Amino acid sequence: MPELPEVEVVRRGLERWVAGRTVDAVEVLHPRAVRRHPAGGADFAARLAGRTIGVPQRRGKYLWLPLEGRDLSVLGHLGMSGQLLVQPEDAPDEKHLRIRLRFKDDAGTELRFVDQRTFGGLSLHDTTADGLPDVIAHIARDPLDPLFDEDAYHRALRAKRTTVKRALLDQSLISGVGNIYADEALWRSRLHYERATAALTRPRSTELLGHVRDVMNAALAVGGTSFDSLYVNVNGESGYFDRSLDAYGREDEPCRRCGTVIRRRPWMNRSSYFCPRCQRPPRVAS
DNA sequence: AGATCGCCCTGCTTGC
DNA sequence: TGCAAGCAGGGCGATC
Repeated sequence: MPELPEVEVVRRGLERWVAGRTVDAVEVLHPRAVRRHPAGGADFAARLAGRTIGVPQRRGKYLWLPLEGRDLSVLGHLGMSGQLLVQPEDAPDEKHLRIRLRFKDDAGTELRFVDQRTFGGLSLHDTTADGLPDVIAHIARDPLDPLFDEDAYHRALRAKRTTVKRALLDQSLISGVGNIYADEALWRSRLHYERATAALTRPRSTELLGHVRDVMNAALAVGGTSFDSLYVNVNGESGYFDRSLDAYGREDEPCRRCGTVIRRRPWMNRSSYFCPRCQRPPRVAS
């Protein structure tokens, strides 16, 4: 599942292989892949053709390709299973190929959006004064953004009447954190996912944020080394970091800190993995 | 009006 | 064996 580190790896790959190239023709092979583009696939293709791509940007799990003139951007979200691949033009189509961008140069490669489950997609949006596509103005800065406002984040946590994992996944508070890195950061912080944010002391929430950054940087250090090939890949190559996970996906395996068996609990239509000894639940269940 | 919940989608795994 | 249910889950819109 692509979260911030995986999306950043894709962004770097796009910067290496796609920035500066001019779009020739665009093929939309599945309407759902452009469902966030209200005018539809034909409009998407027509407006993108002939435009030159600038330096790819990212905020949280969103990435976008600014187009020359800075007025318009191709916004992308990988969803659960999305991939952006730079492929030789003569490579056979992937089974779940949704969108193809051909370029005017003679590099011999094209950009493909491949997505089995179609939770992700591409769309065109006006770029606001701060360089952000207008439709993601509500997405908070992410923890690796130098301009992330740490004081404001801590204040927001204290003010909210919610629990800590919900707050981690709330993209309007902090972006880029998904279920995997939330569970990992909570495990590192010895915090149970149902703990109330209002009860977090400043040192505790500072520690939590530090662990969020640490686990993301660790994933980036592993995944970030593989983009220097032709393939701009996403979760397919993140198996390296899977071995480094301490909580997520480790149900019935021993906690690497204390040996207690890691548990999985249904949570918000997904799962939470935690060590019942290191991460004690709050006394009053919420 | 902020918090919560259901739905979207497909392929692999699990269980009867 | 074969089929169905479960599971993966981010984001958004409907609802309370």
